[in-house]
Amino acid sequence: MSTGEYSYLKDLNPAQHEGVINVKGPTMIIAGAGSGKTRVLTTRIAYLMDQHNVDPFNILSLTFTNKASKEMRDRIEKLIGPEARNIWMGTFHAVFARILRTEATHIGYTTNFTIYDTEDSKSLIKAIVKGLNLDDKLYKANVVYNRISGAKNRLVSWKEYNENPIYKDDDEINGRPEMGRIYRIYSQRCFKADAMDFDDLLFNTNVLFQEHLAVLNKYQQRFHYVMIDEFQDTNISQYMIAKKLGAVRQNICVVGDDAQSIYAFRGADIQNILNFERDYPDLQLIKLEQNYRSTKNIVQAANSLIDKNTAQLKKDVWTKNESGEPIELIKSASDNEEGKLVASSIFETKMQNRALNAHFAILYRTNSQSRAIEEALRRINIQYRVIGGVSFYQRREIKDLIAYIRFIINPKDETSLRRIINLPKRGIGPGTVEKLFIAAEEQGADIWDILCHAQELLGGRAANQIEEFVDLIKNFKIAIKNKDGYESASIIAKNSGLLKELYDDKTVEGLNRFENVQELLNAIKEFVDDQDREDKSLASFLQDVALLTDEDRNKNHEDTITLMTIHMAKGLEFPYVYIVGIEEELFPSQMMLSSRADLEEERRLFYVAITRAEKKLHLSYALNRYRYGRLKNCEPSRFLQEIDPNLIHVNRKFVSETAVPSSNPQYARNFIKQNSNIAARKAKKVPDHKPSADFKPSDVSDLGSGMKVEHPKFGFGKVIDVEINGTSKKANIDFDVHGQKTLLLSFAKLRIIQM
DNA sequence: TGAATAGTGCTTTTT
DNA sequence: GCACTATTCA
Repeated sequence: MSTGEYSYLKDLNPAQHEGVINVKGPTMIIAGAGSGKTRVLTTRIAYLMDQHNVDPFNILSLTFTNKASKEMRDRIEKLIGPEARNIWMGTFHAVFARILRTEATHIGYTTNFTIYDTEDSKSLIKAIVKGLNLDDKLYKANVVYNRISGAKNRLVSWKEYNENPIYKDDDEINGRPEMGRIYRIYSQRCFKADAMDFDDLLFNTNVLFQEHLAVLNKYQQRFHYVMIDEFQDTNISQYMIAKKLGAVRQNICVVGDDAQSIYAFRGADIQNILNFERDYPDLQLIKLEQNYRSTKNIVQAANSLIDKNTAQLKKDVWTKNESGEPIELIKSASDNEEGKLVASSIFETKMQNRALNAHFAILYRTNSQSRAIEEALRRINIQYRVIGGVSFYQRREIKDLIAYIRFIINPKDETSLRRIINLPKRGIGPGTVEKLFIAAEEQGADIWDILCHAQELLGGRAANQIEEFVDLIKNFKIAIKNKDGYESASIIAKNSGLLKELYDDKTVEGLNRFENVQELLNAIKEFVDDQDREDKSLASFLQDVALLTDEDRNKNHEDTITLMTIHMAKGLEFPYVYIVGIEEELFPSQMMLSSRADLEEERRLFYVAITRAEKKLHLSYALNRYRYGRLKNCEPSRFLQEIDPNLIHVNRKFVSETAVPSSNPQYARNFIKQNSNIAARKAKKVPDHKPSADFKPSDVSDLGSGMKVEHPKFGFGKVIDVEINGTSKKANIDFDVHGQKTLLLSFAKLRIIQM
């Protein structure tokens, strides 16, 4: 499949060329933002196969996100054709989950082990904390989870954790002396449930390679070349795996940018870059410093900012691109006004440059910031989409059905059982469930065996309900054995009662949920119909689904602008970028102000945001913003002052005229209105209205704004507007005493007093 | 036991 | 401001 003249090498600059052709031995490529990193990696792999005749099965390429791995695979496929599909390419988690599947029995798991996502892990932790009678305010699932996760990412097992006084002391100082115990029980319960959480996938791979050298050797022989993308985001656990795999041939190539390390909170360790230099003193170090993405102004702005960080590798990012327009600063009085100003600036930019919506991105620090922006965009009719939030596979109804399937396949799976045993409601309360788990504990039996013998343990109606549940599950097991994945999943959805419950729920959300379940069933059908797939069982579907979080499901290619957090934007680029909410305590986040390391991570995050922009960058902050439902004063972020001021232009047109709060009547009016709303809500003790003697609900099908109405509980009020959403009709009514309410007209009893 | 309501706490980011 | 939890009531 030789291309003869290696045409794909021609357009590389010297540093990129080096990165591609130096395929032997340890290599570290430090790649500045927009320097063609992915291009080097994909070309390198193509080159390996094309010029060195390396079998794709011998190449391991590890990425951080599903999206990155998909993009890389597509690009390699474009270079060298369908052979690219045989490369071992994927996220750390996906690749090693796959390996663990085949090797699980070595470390005491079955090949059908369940993968717990964060939510599953946290609900197990909650159950444990409750079972130990500990204060769940102190041992919050989040805190405990992060602690355990942090330990696993540093390869500290629960045993070591409990033996090493460092951890115990630390936990005691923090007032959580039982942490080690929780870690132990959590690990044991996961093991007993034949389940691994995300961190276990890496931790257990380390255990596997550590304790079973024959297995390690097998994979060392398999992977002749190991490549790691976004190396700055790897944690110690991940690095150790890669190091072990590459130990024999040492053809290990890592690509990263220390300036874009933004996942330290998750255990990523920039230290790995230094470790790599220490572990491979004879490494080739290649720096990609030419930026092809952005204008000079943007590159310089980013450089001037990141320069303020002390912990960084020396690097000089430059570009041949034109200077471009200055960076534009937008100030607003409030978050709502910020939305308006950003929206109208986008409108104007679109007009001036004949740009598409798809050329724009609005980036923010936290998801909650999207709301004000969305409202403003909707008002001037700009199509947008919000990336992030709850992904499809995290939705309640989806997880419910998946929990059924999981438990049918893995009857040890405690967390899934807890989720479904009383879903839909079948009269098995938490008391009964606890009894069963205690019985399992006492008898040392599996929970499934306990369920099967519920009569002997409980008697009475609870036992009958459980028996019914057990029969249900048994029938599902038979279905799975005899029918294909799609058919059995449909049977489960139907006979469990999940579908019926959603079908009976006629609200908009209920309808949505029903459709989501149908969509899941469709996905299973697609999976089953896939010609290329060998294993079409539901078990195999579950394995795929567990690590699917990315929205590969973005099928609509409509022309929309994109709203997302900066974290989600990493690796992407847009001609026009708006970074909003650049205020102290929001960006940098107030939680990151306590240490230099944290603050520097925030600065890197800002660096990532700036370097997403190709043509023009807009920065925005507001002087007041709703936080926790209250209006709060904000100060512009310190990061704004850290950018070279010569590059920034404050556009007079878009500087809010109301930027000085006290001097502006409109602002004051808004402020008072907003605060009085809060006050109204605070003053809870408003007595309920006594309906007029002749109160009789009117026909509200013609209800419209401006009408005066009476509500039996809320009293008199005026209709602000009526909103029709599918089949449901909602009215916004401002009541004299009770303030503003949104009522569903199908339920609300309203008497129309005045049209 | 279940549904409705009041109360609380939280928002950083994701495989 | 919202989502989740605890409490109350039926």
